[in-house]
Amino acid sequence: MGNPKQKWTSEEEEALRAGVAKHGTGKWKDIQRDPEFNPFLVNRSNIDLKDKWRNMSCSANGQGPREKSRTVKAKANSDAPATQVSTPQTAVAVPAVRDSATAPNADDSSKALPDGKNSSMYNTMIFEALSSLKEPNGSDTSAIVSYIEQRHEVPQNFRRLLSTRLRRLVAQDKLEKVQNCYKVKSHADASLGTKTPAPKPESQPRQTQTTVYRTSTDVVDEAAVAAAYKVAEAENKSFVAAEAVKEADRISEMAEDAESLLQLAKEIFEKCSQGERVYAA
DNA sequence: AATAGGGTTACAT
DNA sequence: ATGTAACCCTATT
Repeated sequence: MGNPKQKWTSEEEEALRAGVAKHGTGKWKDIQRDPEFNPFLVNRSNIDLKDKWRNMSCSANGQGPREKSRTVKAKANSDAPATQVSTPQTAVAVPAVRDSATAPNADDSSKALPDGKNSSMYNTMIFEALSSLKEPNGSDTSAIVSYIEQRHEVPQNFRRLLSTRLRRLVAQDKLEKVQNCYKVKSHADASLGTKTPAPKPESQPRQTQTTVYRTSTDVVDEAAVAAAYKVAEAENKSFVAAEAVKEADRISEMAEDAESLLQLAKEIFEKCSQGERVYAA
């Protein structure tokens, strides 16, 4: 019963780093067995190594001196930011047994996050996603992730982040999980007396299931949820609007180009009609 | 048998 | 109550 969590020591981390540098990522068993690192990693299994490496390298991946660490660009304030529908993610996490620095986190600019209030806007994003893709049966994690990825810059471990986020929202009764899908929980109260089936099929074969009964408290979330819904809708609208604006800009730019082109043509024509010779620049 | 990845629990803020 | 690290479970090869 003694597994109160064993935090990794610097020794172990170093060993892991060195091990990956020598063997490459994915050779967890080899690293663990290597007599050079084994002494430090006796208490760790190969999957422990894998997990640890995942944690260490989730935020930034050294690979190249270039690639500035891309942290979250959370601009919770202004709507319609420079929505660059770029797809920079998946920055090639290729193991590539390069002898060069395969270090996970040379990134020291940690704790940057210039965002003052970078608390949780993930919730908002989730609600936005859920209400926008109006899946009656709910949406699964992948759907939600990809929806959000299209509209916001997300950290690399976003999927992992999001899944815990979703799970928490469910625990807070703000979301409902049917199978693998999540949907906004509507407090069925305004309707009839027939008891709500009280969807609690959650018979987790898990161990120590702390009592999850919420006998009281939450009575008002309805408004909050409704608000979130509205916000989500509004955000979606503004997103669409922003797209439209961008398109308009593009068009007018093209128009400008066409205009100047026309102007040029006129000039050339005039010169030509005056007998001048015109050479293409 | 190992690995990769999703999911879950414990801990610290 | 939220982000994160350690841990667990499972599909895939």
